[in-house]
Amino acid sequence: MPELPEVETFARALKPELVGKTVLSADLRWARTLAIPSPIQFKKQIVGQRIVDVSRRAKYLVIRLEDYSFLIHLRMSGDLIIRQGKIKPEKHDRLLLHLSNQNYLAFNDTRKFGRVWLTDQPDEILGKLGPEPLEEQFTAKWLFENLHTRQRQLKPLLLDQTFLAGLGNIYTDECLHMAKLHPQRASNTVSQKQAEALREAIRTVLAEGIRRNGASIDWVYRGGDFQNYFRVYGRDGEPCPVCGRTIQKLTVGQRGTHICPNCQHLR
DNA sequence: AGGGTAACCCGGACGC
DNA sequence: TGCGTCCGGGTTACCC
Repeated sequence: MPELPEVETFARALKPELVGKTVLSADLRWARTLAIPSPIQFKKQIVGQRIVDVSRRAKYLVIRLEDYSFLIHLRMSGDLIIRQGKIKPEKHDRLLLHLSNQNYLAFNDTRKFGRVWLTDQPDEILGKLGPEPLEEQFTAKWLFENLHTRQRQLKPLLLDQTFLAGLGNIYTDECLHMAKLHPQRASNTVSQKQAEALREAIRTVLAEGIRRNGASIDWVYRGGDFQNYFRVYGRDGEPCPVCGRTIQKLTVGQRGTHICPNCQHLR
């Protein structure tokens, strides 16, 4: 479930814990399900490397080492935890990095969907991504023009990380509701004004998510409280916070989708 | 090109 | 209580 705001929260919290520390050892579990060609080579490369920076690109956590970039994608159930003292693997731990300050970073992932990469060519992975919605290049003009270069349903297009990077199922529903656009609206029929509203909604919702340290759903991500401020996601059967009509749940592109049928009508 | 489907995985919810 | 079934989350592969 980590989307852009949750990964941003991880990056901000982990940066002071990791920067300047050296990786002393690496313990891999279920390595087959990571994106690592060879555990032996991975260890050889990462051990001895000093952590230079921690940042986020889309939903990837980017840990920059002296000679490599270590990328982590948490997918749905991934979690990153700093633990202290001797390494004690817990259930669902998949990767443990022992650090030079005696702490260790644990990548815990119940559903084993998460992936990590260790590469000196991070652009091979990150280069395919669309723009960052919170950066300046994501303008209403860019959005309007690019919505019109294709004809796709809005929601699947917004979820396409090569189009725009960072939105997942939850934030997309929130954004479309705020912009009063139906998730199945054809992208090339969106007006200039609507593109402006959508751009504002995306930035507003993501910024609010970050301000609240992300949304904690189920047991998979803890720390944020944005889930208490959802407008439509998970609220089917409840009244729309804008107009009071009952929120409906439908399926769009095989994804559970929440809309207000009054605020977001098709056509 | 865009859409639909399946696969990956497993804890929790739900039905009986 | 126990067991079986379904769901969901992000992404990719594959097919029509």
